[in-house]
Amino acid sequence: MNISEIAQKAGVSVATVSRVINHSNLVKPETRERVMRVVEENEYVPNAIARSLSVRSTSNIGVIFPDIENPFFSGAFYGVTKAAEQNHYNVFFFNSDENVQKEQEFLKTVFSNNLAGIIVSPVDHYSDTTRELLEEIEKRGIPVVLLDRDIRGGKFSIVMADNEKGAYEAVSRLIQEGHERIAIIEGSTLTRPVYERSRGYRRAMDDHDIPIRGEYMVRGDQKSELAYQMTRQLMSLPEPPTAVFTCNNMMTLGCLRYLTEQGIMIGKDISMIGFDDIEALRVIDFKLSVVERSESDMGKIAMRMLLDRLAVPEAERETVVVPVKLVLRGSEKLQKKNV
Amino acid sequence: MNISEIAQKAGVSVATVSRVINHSNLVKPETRERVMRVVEENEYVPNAIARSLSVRSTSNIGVIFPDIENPFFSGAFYGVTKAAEQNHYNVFFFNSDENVQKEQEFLKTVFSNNLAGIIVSPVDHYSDTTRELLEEIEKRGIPVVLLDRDIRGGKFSIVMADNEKGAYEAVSRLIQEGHERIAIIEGSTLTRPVYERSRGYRRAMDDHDIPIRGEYMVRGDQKSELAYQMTRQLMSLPEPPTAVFTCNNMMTLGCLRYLTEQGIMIGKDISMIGFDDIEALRVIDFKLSVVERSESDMGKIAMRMLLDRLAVPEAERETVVVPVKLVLRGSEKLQKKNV
DNA sequence: TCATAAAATGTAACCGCTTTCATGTATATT
DNA sequence: AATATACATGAAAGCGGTTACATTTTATGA
Repeated sequence: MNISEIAQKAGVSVATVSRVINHSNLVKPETRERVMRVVEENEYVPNAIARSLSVRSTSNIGVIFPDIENPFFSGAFYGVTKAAEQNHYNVFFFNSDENVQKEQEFLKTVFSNNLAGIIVSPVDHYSDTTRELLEEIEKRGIPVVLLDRDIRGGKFSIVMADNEKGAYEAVSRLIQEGHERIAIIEGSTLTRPVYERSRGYRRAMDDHDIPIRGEYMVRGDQKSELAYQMTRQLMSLPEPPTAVFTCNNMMTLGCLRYLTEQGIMIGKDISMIGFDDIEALRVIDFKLSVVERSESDMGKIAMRMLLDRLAVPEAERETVVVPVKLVLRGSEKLQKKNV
Repeated sequence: MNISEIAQKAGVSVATVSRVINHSNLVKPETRERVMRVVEENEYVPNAIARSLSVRSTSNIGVIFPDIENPFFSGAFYGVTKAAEQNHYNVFFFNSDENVQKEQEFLKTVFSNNLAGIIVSPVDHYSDTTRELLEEIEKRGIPVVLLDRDIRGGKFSIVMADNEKGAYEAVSRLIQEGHERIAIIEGSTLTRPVYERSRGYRRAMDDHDIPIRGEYMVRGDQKSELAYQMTRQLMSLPEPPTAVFTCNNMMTLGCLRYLTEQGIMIGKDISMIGFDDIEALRVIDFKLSVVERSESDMGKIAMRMLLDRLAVPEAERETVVVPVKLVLRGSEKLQKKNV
C-alpha cells in the first residue's frame, strides 16, 4: 500500500495525501477527513525510506559507545533511547569495542545513512582522524554530541560529569578521615574523564598540603584485572597506602577483589571510595562509598542537546556538566587507627 | 557527491557506476578501474537510503528488548551488534521497558523502515496482539527471531537457554546437599523462561520425592525489591526454607540483601543458587553459586539465525537451545546442619 | 455581477539509486 | 567475409514519497 493507491481510493492526488499525512494546513477539512478515513481503513503507513530520500534527512540518530556492557554506558544508552522515543526518533547503535578503527568505520556511514545526528563517546582523546571525521560531519550540518568523553582540539557539544569535583571531594573526604597515604588507581590516559579525575586527586592533595607520592599513583584501564594487579602492587609497597580512590567501576571491583581475597576489610583495615556506583553492591547493601552520577540523565541530556541543535542548526555548541554526588556508606572510614 | 557526478567524471553512465560499486561482473576491467579511481578520489559513498528505496529492503535489523540495563540483555545486545557488524548490518535498538504497548508501537514501524529482520524478546508471553504483529511481519517476508522469551501460539525461530535443565540441576544439587525445605522465587509469569524454571524446580522436587509446599513458591518480578520482600515473607514462616533458588539476577540480589541485612550467612546459615551470573559479585569473589549461560552467544546466535533466514527465506524456523552451566562456588552448601 | 484575492488541489520534477531492455561492440564460427 | 554469440554499456523507468509551481475552486468586496 503506497501513497498513490491511497490517493486513488480517496479520489485525490498524491500531493493532497502527502499534505494530509504531513499535517499541512492547506487542505480543506472535508478532504482531510476523507483521506484520513482511507488511510485508516487501509492501515497505511508512509514509507520512511522514500520520505527520507525526498527530504534528504532521516529521523534516525546514531549512538557509538565503546562498551554497551559497561553499566555506565547501558545506563546512558537507556536515557538516549528514552528521549529519542519521546521525540519520535529511532536510534542506531554501534559498539566500538574501545577500538578507534571500528569507531571511524561507523562514522563514515553517517552520511550514507543520512543520520540526523550522532551521540558518541570517543575511544581515543588523541585521535586526530576521529576528530576530523566528527568535524566533517558537523560541517555537513549533522550535529554531534559527545557523551562523557571528549576529543583533543575538537569543538563539540558535550555532556559530561563533574569528574574533577567528584574526585576532589572523594579524596578530600579521605583526607578528613585522617589519611595521608592515599593511592589512586587511574584509568587509561586516553580519555578526558580519567585525566580530570586524576587532577581532582592531585588538587585535593595539594590543597591539604599532602605530598603526592608517585608510587601511589598507578594506572589501570577499563577492566578489573589490571586494577587487581595494581592493588597488589600498592599493598606490597614498604609503606602501603591506607586509602585508595579508584577511577571507574570495573577497577573498583578489581581492587575490591584483591583486598577481600587478602582478608583486608574495607572501611576497617583500609578506606576506599570508587567512581561510579555499582548496582549489584548497592542492592546487596555492600558498604562501598562512591562518587555517583546519573547515567540515564546524561543520555537524556545528550539527546536533548541533539534535538536543540536539530531545531536551531546555528545554535552554539554547549558543554553541560552533570553534577556528581559523593555517597558515603562507610568504606571511607578506618577503624584500626594505623594512619 | 552522487552517482551521476561520478558517472560524469568517469565518462560512463550511472548504470555502469552502479554495476561497479555492486561488483557486477559484466563490466570491463579497464572501465571498472577507471570508475573505481574516480570513486576513491572523490571519497564517494553510495547513498544507502536511495539504494534501499530502489531495492525495497535495507541492511538494517531491529532489536527490541525490555530492559537494556539488565546485564542479560546488554550482554545479548552486545552479541547481536558484534555479529551484525561482521555482516555489515546496522542495528536499530528499541527499549520496550517491559511495556506491551511500546513494544507494539515499535513493531508497527518495521514496515515503514523496511527493516531486513528483527530480534525481539517479547514482554508478554500471552499477548495476542504482539503475536499477530509478529506473524504479519513474518508473512510479509521479514524474518523474526525471538530471544530468550517466546510467545504463546506463535511459531517463530527462537534462541533460548535450557531453563528447565538449569533449574532442575540447581534444585537437584540443593537436594543432594540434604535440603528438603527449598524455596523458589519465581519471576512474573508473563514469560516462558520463568515458567520453565519453575517447572525445573517442580520436576527436581518430584524426582526426589520431596513434597512441594505452596508457601515456598513465591513470585517476584524483574526487580530486586519484590524479591527482598518475598524473602522476608519466606524467612518469617513458622518453618522457613533452608535453601532458596532465585529465578533471575535482580531477584537474586534482592534476596541476598534481605539475608545479609538479617545477618543470615549465605552458604552457612542458608543455601542459595541463583539463575544468571552476576558479574560484580563474581569479580569481588563473592561466593554465589549460579546457573550460568552466555548472553553474548545468545545474541550472536540470534543474529546468525536471522542471517540464515535472510539468505534462505523459505528455511525452516528453528529453535536453538543454548546450554546452561551450574557453577558451584559454595553458596549451595550449609554448615549448620539444621536441615 | 464581476474582478480579484485567497484557498485548495493537481501536475510533474526530483531525491539517488537499481535494473530491465535495447543497443553497440568485440570475439568466435563457418 | 558474413553471421552468430557473448560481452559491455547506455537509456529510461521505477522505488514512494515531497514540493515548487500551475491551475482550479471558493471567498471577498465593490
